[in-house]
Amino acid sequence: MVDDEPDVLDLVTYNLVLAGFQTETAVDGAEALRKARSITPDLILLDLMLPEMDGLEVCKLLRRDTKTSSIPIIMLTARASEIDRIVGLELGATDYVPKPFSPRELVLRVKRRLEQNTATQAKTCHAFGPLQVDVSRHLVTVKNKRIELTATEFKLLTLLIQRAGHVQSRDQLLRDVWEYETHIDTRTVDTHMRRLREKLGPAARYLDTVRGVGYRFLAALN
Amino acid sequence: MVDDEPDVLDLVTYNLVLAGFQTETAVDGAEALRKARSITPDLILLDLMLPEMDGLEVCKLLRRDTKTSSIPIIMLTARASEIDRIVGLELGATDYVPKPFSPRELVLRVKRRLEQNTATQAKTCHAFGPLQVDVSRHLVTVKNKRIELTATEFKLLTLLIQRAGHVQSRDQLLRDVWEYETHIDTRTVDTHMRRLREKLGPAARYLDTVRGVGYRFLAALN
DNA sequence: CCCTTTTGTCACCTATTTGTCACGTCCCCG
DNA sequence: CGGGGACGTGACAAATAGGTGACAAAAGGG
Repeated sequence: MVDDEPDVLDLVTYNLVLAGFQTETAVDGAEALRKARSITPDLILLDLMLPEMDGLEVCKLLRRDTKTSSIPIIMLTARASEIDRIVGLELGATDYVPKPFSPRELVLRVKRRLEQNTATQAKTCHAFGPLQVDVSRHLVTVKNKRIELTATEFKLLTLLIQRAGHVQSRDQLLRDVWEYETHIDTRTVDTHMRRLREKLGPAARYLDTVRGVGYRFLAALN
Repeated sequence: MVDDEPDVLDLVTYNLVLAGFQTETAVDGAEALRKARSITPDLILLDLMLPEMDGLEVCKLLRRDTKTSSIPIIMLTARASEIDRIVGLELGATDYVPKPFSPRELVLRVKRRLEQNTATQAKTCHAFGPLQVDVSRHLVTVKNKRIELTATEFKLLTLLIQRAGHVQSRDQLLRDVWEYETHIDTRTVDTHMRRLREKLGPAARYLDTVRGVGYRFLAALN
């Protein structure tokens, strides 16, 4: 978050932190550039009006450096006419928010932008022999035949795949798949593993039981 | 490519053609305007210094005509100070390249601009079997019969189509279709899906429910 | 200002999903 | 070789998600 007015800075960071985001601040362009290079944030909130070096200039410089060039930038600006100017210049800002903005709206925009980013960036397609898993399409095939999985089964499978090779204890799986519904019996995991195995058929060999510890996904079969 | 110096014209067109671009030329503003209207190119390279009518004037006129107003324009200019002038006048040039420029750099800019364009403009006309959707005309037909959709329904449909195949959670849909009105019940999405399905009739089979996750548009039916 | 259309919510219902339990089986260990 | 714990399995009841009809609030349009 880059702004020269402490009030705005406080308001925004307060709301961002409340929403669960880690936040760093800068009060002028030079500081912004320095920090951006050193910590490479996931997103930059940039006020257009800054002392000495204005937001557009900062934006341009951020885009020039390969280290910071792909970081999404959300511009904050006071007047609609300025937005037109930014848009016309296409300096690489990803989004623009006119002042005054509601903190809630800003947080939502930040959230959306970050999700879009991870959604497009993250690898969503996995293939292991006859087994193919496309996370964002929510699609699983074995030998090119579509397999219908329920939401929980799908989540369980993708989580194991994401941590392929690493054994996951039942408690870990409950935490990560079921999300803090810790009152659930650990044997529930077993049942879901069974259902997964049934549905996956021949591809079930990738699901490995480690007795006394938990389960894991075997990316490479021996 | 608009320039009054044959040497520059040749150099640039040679390099553009080499890079695989179709190229037309004009030596003055009047010719540029005429050709632009008749062939509506994907991009215009415009020299600032032209006989009689200068580049800025051409730029302004291109922007005034709806037929040419959305064509990206890259301005070529001799002096840095002139760039400031262009920026200051906000004439709608999309980019500016100072002379002298390396042909390679110019080609790269052209390439980048065209890519950005196709990326952002995207396809506005979609057809899936009996279902046809024209986003920019706000028109939906099933079996060549026009279907009347409300604004929200249309937005929902086009969003799903744009991300065809990828499952969208109710929250995502609320964010992207309803835009920041998070106080809305997620079940609202279900209701709108129902209405969409009713109206689409036979084409409703493209709208797929993924239980426990959300909805998606099936581009390819099995 | 009134009428129509659109939009968000609610309650009900059903099919599916899901958590649990009891029992069987296998493996590890002494 | 036998016991005990860990895991697989079948069945089942409870919970849940999503479809559906109805309705009132909100938005538009004349």
